[in-house]
Amino acid sequence: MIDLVYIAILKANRLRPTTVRLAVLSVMSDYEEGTHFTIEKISDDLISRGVRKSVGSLYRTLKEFEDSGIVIRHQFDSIGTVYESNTGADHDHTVCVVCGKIKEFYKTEFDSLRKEVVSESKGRLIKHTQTLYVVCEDCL
Amino acid sequence: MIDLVYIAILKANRLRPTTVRLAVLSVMSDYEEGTHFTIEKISDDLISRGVRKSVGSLYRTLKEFEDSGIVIRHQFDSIGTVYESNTGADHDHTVCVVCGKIKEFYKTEFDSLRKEVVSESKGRLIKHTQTLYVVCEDCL
DNA sequence: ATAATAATGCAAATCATTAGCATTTAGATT
DNA sequence: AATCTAAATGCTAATGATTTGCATTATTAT
Repeated sequence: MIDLVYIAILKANRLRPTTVRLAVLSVMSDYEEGTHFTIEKISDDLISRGVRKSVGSLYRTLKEFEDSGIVIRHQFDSIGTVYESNTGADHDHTVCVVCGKIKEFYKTEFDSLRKEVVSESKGRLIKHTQTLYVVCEDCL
Repeated sequence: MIDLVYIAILKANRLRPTTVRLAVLSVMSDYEEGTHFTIEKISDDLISRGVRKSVGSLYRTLKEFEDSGIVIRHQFDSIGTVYESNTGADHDHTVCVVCGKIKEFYKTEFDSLRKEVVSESKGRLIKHTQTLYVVCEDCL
């Protein structure tokens, strides 16, 4: 079965390989890297594959995936909650305020600046979010 | 009347000086600069002054204030929606994941980096958010 | 003072998300 | 393989935050 990879991912996170979890991983794997998706989209994509899962289970599953680090959850202004699979690569986002397109960017200099800020306040950095709301090239 | 200042602020934003708006401006003016407050706090503070306003009106008022640039609204993970009065000074936030304390910081270098990112993608920057989730000095 | 327009309070509606619980399923145990 | 236990699921109801409709009241312009 092709599911072996998904089963391994779940096992590695102490999650039983159930139909809901496998189904979610499967639709997620069809998304291009860097895709940001909603729970509604997952549900729709499952339905278009002939599989219907309760929203409750999808919420629970995505929360487990978030806790396990399989996905990352974001809250963007005027867009709401979206998820992306966690590649482990640190990055921030630009969101076009016109078309809503979400892109990722990374600049190492941001990290050093953030570390400065945190060390100046004598705290410990746990995580960060940075989002640039833009009008993208296409919408200009 | 001391309200003259508030009336002026409202007029400048084409908002009628009504009791709800004046009351909200008044409680806000008691907060220290940099204070982040919820609508519930505004409501409570009004009540402790002997004034009760409907939540509906408070939501409407804060939205108007946000649209007018009188306040800025933020959504922080695990804290939710908070407002602060808009001093016009650009800044980002640290949020302590333990005690929830919100602080502000500013480093001009972030701006140049953000401008680079946006110009590289040929877009136009509208606004940005950056939040560092930390364990603050006191909670360490 | 009065008419026209906007603001308010209240309650009901909405929206996203969570929780309770009976039923089903996965994994471990005989 | 049959059975047992704990976890997962689907369903529906509950929640919490925010918004809306509408009748009433307050502001501003005439």
